[in-house]
Amino acid sequence: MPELPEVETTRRLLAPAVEGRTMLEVEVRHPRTARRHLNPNDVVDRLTGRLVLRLDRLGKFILGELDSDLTWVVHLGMSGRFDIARPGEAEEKHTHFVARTDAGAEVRFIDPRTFGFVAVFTPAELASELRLGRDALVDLPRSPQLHARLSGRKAPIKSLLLDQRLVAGLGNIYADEVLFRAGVRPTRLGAEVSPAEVAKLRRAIGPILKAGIAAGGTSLSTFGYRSPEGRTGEYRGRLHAYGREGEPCHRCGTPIERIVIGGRSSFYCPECQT
DNA sequence: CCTCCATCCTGTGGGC
DNA sequence: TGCCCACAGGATGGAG
Repeated sequence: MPELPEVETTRRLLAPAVEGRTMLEVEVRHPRTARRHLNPNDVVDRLTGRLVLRLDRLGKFILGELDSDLTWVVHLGMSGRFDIARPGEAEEKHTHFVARTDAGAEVRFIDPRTFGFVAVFTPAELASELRLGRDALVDLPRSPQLHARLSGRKAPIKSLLLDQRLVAGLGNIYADEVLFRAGVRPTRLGAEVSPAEVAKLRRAIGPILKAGIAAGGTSLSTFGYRSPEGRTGEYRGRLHAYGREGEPCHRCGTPIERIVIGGRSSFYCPECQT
């Protein structure tokens, strides 16, 4: 569910509740939420009593720098979100992780599908567990470098954009939007994308992600993404490709088509994207 | 290393 | 109204 803009929206709203705060009474309520650890108790043991110095983001991962050598790591998966509440306030279903801070707030992680996780990693674990390319928003490689990484690749460009080792942060919605803006068809093989097209793709990424963040992310339904304030994102109304099968292309009027690539729905304009 | 595919879950919405 | 099915914003590990 959440891609870079939703994760960044979450990070920005969560930061004031945790930065400079000490984590007390940490609870992991669902074993799957701590599954990145051999021993799920590691999350509680390593986080309890720790001060969160800073909340960062790399791709779709939220990274909390602690006052130990460890890093608090959260991935929202498909359905994860945070809620900042007061102790005793009614709890949402599927609350799988709770940490009370020294400010008296309760940071709650809610994740119905349990594809998300919470971890606390050593530097070595961080390096081995998170195999990520550079961040799509703040650290995007130059296009010659991207072109070099695509050369020889036989996979469709859509799948490559989703590969977090190439560039970290794009997901199914924003990858389709980037391809639309660049005029590149999602089925094109990586090796067949010209340097000029790679440059167009690269130039599309920043503005789209920034617009997504400015809109507070994309919520596909009222049950989709919600920020820590409980708000849905407004970017859905600005989508040009994703979810618009049969609707007229905003640029040329041709109906948007839907195909499946690598098991993921992909939407594109058969006229504008070649 | 690369590519493809199944898998982990719960909830929703559409069709009948 | 209920039932069944397809589908959903992701990442990973194994097979070939």
